[in-house]
Amino acid sequence: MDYPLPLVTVDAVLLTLRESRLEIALQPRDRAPFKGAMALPGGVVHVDEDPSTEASIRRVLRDKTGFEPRYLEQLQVFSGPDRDPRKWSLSVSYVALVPAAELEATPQAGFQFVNVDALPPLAFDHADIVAAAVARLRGKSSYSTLPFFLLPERFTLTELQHTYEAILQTRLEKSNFRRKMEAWDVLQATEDYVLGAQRPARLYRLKDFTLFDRSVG
Amino acid sequence: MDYPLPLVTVDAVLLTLRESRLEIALQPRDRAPFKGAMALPGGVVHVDEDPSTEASIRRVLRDKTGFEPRYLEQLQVFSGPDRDPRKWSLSVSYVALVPAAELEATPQAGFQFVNVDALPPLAFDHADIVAAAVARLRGKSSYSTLPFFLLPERFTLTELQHTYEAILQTRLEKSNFRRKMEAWDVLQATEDYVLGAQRPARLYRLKDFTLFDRSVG
DNA sequence: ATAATAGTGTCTATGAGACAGTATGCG
DNA sequence: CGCATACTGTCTCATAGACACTATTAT
Repeated sequence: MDYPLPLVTVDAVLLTLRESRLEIALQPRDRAPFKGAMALPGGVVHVDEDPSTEASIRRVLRDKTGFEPRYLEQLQVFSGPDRDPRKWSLSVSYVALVPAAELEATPQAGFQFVNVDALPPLAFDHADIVAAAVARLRGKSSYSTLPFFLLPERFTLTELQHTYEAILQTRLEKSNFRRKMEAWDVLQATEDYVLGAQRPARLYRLKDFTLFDRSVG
Repeated sequence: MDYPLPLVTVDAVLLTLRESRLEIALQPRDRAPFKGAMALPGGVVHVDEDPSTEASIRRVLRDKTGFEPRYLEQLQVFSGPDRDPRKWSLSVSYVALVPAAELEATPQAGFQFVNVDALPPLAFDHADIVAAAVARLRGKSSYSTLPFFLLPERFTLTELQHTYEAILQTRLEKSNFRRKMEAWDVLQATEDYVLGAQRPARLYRLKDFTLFDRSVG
């Protein structure tokens, strides 16, 4: 009646946007299996200290990268006898979104960011996890405020539009985009402007700091 | 470096629609903890025979209820030190949809179906799991063919509309509903009709047998 | 003034909701 | 025939896309 227990790990697809390209954090593995191959940041659940698997992935990200993602969502469980050659294993995967500016201000011990469209071979089934995470982000972005979490806290409407365009891989029309944001009622105007080469652009922030999901409302 | 492993279980929220009410399958627990309390059908992952947690939940449903759900979707992981009083545990939860007619043709050993709006106290954190499953079903139904899987393989358009109405908890307008299904292009007309009290209604089936998800297309 | 980017106004096509109408069976 | 249910046609309004326009800065 007692069965051997699976190995339980957590893995994060840590996404950011740099120069209009989606990139993920990868780390070379320093031990077998898949020693030397690139892998997602992840680790084993510590049952003596983690109150949940979400706490586990937050601990792993904190220890390995030094910060807390502003957006973190459970993605999906990947499991089976063969994904880890040592034993039957189960990975609870997460999607984390981080503004590029925040990443560059943080020491990244051994991490590197790679374009999701040009991934090297990955350890375990991490390529499947990345594919699922990117599909989730792209699928949800057209009707939610997910892309906001790839921007700094304050941003211009043009920056926001470029972020949506990069994720959705399409061109959007400026005035229609602004009208849509107006209808969603998710923007909070600040009193500050970005002084640039031309007319200054107003800075906005996400109202209420919450995720707006049009499929629910 | 080695940590004790969590207990890994799978649980299913098996949903059906009877008399326009959403109901779930519950089973009284025959052992501690929560002996006597109602609980979701579930069990422990068998690493020696299950190729994945999805296979685990299919095995559990087959053994405990005798059939295979036409629709099965991974819901979410629930985890923590306190949800099972014995030890740190992790449950991979699933949503399963089954037509009521199919259920009634199957011997249900010890199961009973309960209206989701009038649940008894449930074991573990199963009330949370049910709430998440119902929210997922309701959220996805307005833009997908999920409700089709609560109907028999062949159905009339009126039956389909009533199913959507029951899940979405709203009244829909007949001709608009039909126009929407026409636009989705998910219906395959059969040559058969239901002879009833009045004008016979044509029977349809779901085209291609696949899930149509408007948020992706 | 000119270039460049920020921001607005408006026409039109498409799709959703409301509602009235027609079709076909039963008694 | 009349009634009940299946099914269709059409009007209107809200929303999304295309596109032209104005506003404000730097040089």
